[in-house]
Amino acid sequence: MDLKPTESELEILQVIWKKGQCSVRDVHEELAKNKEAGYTTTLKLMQIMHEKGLVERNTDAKSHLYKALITREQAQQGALDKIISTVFKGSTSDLVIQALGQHRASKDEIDAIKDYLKQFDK
Amino acid sequence: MDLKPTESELEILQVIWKKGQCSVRDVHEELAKNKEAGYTTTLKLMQIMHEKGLVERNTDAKSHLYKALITREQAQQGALDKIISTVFKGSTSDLVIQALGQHRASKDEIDAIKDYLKQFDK
DNA sequence: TTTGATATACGAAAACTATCGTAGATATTT
DNA sequence: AAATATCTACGATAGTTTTCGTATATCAAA
Repeated sequence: MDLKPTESELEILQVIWKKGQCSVRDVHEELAKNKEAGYTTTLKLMQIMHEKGLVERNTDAKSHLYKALITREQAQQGALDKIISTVFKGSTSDLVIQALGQHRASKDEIDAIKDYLKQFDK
Repeated sequence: MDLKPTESELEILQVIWKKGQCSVRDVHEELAKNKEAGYTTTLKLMQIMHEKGLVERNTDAKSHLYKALITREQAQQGALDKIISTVFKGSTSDLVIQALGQHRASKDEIDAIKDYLKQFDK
């Protein structure tokens, strides 16, 4: 399995991850909120995603229902691996520091990260 | 300016960032260490990057010298912004925790991050 | 049952990216 | 100066991704 969704495929996966199970129309209407695109474009993309094994679908009803076969965590990991090697010289800490520096994490987020780091103390 | 390098463009930028200023041959030889590709392919890509404004070049000598017009930090930020919005639901801390969890940061890296976080204590 | 709305299937065009070959200019070596 | 090496320019091709139009099936309402 390829496991490397394209940009548009990720937009679609976003919606499926959020809603759990979606018809093409569900996805299309969600995307239409932010973007201009034809219905058949979304349909075609989802059909291709099915061919690639990124999603499965139930074709019992007229309107097919799609589920993700790749988890958000898998996609996150893939995206991280890629940018760490292409722009962060392989350094995870560079990525973390850059992320924290620019994105103005909230106090709660900082605390969550501190808690997480405690597990490395022994 | 578009400011969103493609995959191949990033590979080239890596080399330029590292060396500071490069001829096409410099870049090509560096890339050839890890990858099979023709010289004119690299040349063409760098010409396109120049058209796009990703690099500037000095054409005084026969062999042109290229410099990056986008910093590594800008590229890092762009890459982070993209994946935070497409796969991390906008949550920086999710990204940080996922990055630390899987990428087995070294003790030094962990310490660097802890130091960094101290600045948020007041 | 006819009409209209909504589905899927699918081919093909459009857009973007990457790869390469060839031509011609410029420098270097013999 | 002639031969050789190296450079840029650039068109053409190939590959991938995205977009869309049209044909056809299915369902619901008039």
